[in-house]
Amino acid sequence: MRKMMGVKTKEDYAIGSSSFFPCNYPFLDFSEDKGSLGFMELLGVQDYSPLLDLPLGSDMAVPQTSDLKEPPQTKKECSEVTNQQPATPNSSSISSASSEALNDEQQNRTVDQTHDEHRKTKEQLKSKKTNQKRQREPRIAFMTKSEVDHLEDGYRWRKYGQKAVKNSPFPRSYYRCTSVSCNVKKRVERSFTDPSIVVTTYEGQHTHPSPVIGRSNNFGSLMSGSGDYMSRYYQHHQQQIHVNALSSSGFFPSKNGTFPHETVLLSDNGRLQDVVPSHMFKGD
DNA sequence: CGGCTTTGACCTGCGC
DNA sequence: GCGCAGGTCAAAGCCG
Repeated sequence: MRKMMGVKTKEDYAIGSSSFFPCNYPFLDFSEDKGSLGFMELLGVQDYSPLLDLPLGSDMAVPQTSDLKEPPQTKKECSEVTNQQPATPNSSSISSASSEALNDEQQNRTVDQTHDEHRKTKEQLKSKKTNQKRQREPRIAFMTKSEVDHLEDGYRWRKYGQKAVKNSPFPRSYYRCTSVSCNVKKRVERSFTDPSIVVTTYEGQHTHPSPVIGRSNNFGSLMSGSGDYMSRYYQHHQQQIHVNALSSSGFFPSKNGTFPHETVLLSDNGRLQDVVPSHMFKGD
């Protein structure tokens, strides 16, 4: 059944170096330019080009040809990015006090009441979220030329949703890290202008080591904090990355180690279509 | 049987 | 206020 619906099997998800195509895009190639800067810098944890201070909306599905267009809502989410404190997933966004009390009460209720309470609990949680202005985690997007949607990155993910994206025939999938205390999420979607490109957007920071990759290599050992998943990604796709636009925008330092091949790294709140070279979407 | 995916419903934010 | 789109929840079902 699932297979009929185009659902990928585990084999499909297997990382596949073989799944990657040769790069046909005129990206810049940093592979020869090995500097000391790592992914941490790329994360923009320090500072980065204002070009990338864009809300990462939904976006990449919307064809846009404007070059370096000034975004309308530049500053709204900017603070989230520049925040040096990478949003800690387990930050007390949801207090357990009231819900515990509710659970206590629920034990003495009828099914209907319980159902009602359940709804109330839900609402309480939502209202708390609302009160917190729904802070978003810093986000980082990878663009990878790949046939598989869900690229292996060393962590285990559970899919919790899928939505059709406006202006795109490809749905967007939502994944959450399966680790209990880890609130890292990621979204996976395909570029509708170039279906061979998968855009993976990470949100948050892993609070645990990768269950798949036990050891970190030289590069990975340099990584920590918000760059962790990137290092994992790198470890898995230890190939060449080609980056365009980003470097010219100042986001990517001009000297870097090698990157996962064919992966364009986008800063969290960067709007994809503004960052990704337009020729990329034209699929020529 | 546990873990995972699917999928419809629901909620929230935002623009008009 | 309304409608739309994105994001999340959770029940149901599938699979190893």
